[in-house]
Amino acid sequence: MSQQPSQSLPSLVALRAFEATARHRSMSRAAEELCVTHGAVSRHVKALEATLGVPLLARRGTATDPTPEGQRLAEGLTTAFGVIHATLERVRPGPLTLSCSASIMLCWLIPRMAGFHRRNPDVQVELNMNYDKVDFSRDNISLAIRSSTIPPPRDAIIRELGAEWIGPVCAPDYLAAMPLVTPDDLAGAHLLATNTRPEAWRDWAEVTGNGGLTLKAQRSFDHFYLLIQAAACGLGVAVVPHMLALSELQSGRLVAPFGFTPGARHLRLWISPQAAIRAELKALEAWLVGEMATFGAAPRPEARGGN
Amino acid sequence: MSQQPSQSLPSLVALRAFEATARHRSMSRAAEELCVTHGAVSRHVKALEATLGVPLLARRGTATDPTPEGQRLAEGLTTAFGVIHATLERVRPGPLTLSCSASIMLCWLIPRMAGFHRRNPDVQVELNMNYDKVDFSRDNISLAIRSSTIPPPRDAIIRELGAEWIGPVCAPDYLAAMPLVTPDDLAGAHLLATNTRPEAWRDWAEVTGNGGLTLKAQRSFDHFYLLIQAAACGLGVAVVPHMLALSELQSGRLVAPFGFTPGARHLRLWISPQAAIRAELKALEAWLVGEMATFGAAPRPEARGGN
DNA sequence: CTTTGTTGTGAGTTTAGCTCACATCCAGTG
DNA sequence: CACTGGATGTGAGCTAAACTCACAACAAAG
Repeated sequence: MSQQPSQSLPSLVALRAFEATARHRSMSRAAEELCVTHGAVSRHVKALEATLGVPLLARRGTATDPTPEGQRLAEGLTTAFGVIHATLERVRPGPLTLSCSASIMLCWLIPRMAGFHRRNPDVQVELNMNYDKVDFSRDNISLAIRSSTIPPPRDAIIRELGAEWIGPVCAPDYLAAMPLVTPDDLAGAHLLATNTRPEAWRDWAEVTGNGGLTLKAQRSFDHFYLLIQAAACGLGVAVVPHMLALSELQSGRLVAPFGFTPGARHLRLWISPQAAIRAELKALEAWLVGEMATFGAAPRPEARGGN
Repeated sequence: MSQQPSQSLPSLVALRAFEATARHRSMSRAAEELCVTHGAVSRHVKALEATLGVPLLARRGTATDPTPEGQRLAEGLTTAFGVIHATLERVRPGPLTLSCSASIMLCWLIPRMAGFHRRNPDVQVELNMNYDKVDFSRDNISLAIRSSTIPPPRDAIIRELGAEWIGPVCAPDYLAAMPLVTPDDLAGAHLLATNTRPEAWRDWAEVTGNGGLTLKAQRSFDHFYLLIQAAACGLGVAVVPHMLALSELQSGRLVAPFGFTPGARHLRLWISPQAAIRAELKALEAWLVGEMATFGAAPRPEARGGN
């Protein structure tokens, strides 16, 4: 409530530079702490002494000890910056939480996450394995990856990530034993699916213009990542999103005899309105969009043919 | 001693902007306090919310009240900036003190001082009327104007202000009654001097090449400003420094029948080494040097002839 | 005397922070 | 319901504070 206009108070940056200098008893080390050059600190201290009109550091030889005034000033400043620091800590919210399905997390997100952390070393991201609806005000979730088939909460900010490309995959050995040249050949194959998406084969038949075929899974698994493992082990043929099978396709553990086709589903980002202001979130969002565009829903050209 | 490197702490300027906003419950008023536009404050608050990841102000309609987090943050910041403020006050030294002779102060400095305060509204200057030696570590003096005839203290920083121009002056009426055409005419005049510089007439005779004349003051005064008043009242002719008689010459209360000549003395600034770092002192010093060059020791061309 | 570690500084560059001008939104009012 | 006044938000562009770089100065230690 007080705080008069105050003539010519020195720059806060300079005050911080001096505080660090006094604490370390060295401009060079202060500069290191503040991630600037020693020259920058030197100038700040000099400017501070000029506007204050008091020598703050006694330069005897190579030692830089604070003068009595400098000492008093430094103590006050250390206290003040400590208060600022503590206050900020209390206000700063927890890490970002990203929610997605177990399959996306295991097959797509986790293998790529290291790249994000390399580019943004100090953004913490917590992962939440969940594919239900989300209540941003109740659940502690900043960001969710969801299919367009799930209605988003009213307050969510939506960001489209593009269509999900789907296609049948199987082990190379399986394909050798059971040639799949036309979709009709699938009739004789052992068809696999997930419990979460039992209609996957029918959907694929429709989007590829084979609506006439009646393809029915003979066995199903709880998650796509199990399904993918099953297919890779030669248990049969599975329709899977391309993005989830990418690493198996690249390593040759899976092949895609009919390539991939844009499916009916789209992937979306649901963004919490509270978290939307966070700069870290923007970084994560941009990275997700970028990854999705590069290694995501749309198969890269060379993967198209079935690798 | 703690104070970790701290990732991405927000700019202190932004923190101050937010603190003022929360205190005034208005960005516009905060901007006014900080002498910036409301736009600047708006950006700072937004940036702070982004790096912190928490909404700090609840924008309902036209009212800007802090959110609970904003409130907590603002309280901490107010405390911290209060500590900084108080600490600075305790360290900040008193006003600059300028020492000079009574005559310089009354005849030259005080009439010009208003100009300095107009250009530097928030630099306080205390005046010290004294013409002795100075001990900067004992006397509380930042700056002294002294003649080159007085030896400066060892630690003083010296700044030359130029030669002192001297010349005989008297009232116009006096000159009419007692024409002074050549220096020889002074023999019949009533010669005045100061106690502090009894040899003024001899000095003037020497520097004007009239060393042969023996001019002796018949009456003397304690200070130049008394001497100048005496001459203006028609009591006789006085040798005075041009800078001290400027306003009387301009107003026509005094005339200088022989003009002015550079005397043997120079004026100097003695600068306290402790105060030398003060930015305010540099402003005062520059102003003094400038004034001295413009209206100072060297007479301006049109005043040369004796006005 | 050389080496090493420190701070000071002139010159030039980068960028945070600012202004300006206009957009937007809301409340109150005729 | 348009209109006016007072607040904040924002794109574009500018300025000055802050920074870097490279070199100088200087003290301490070998």
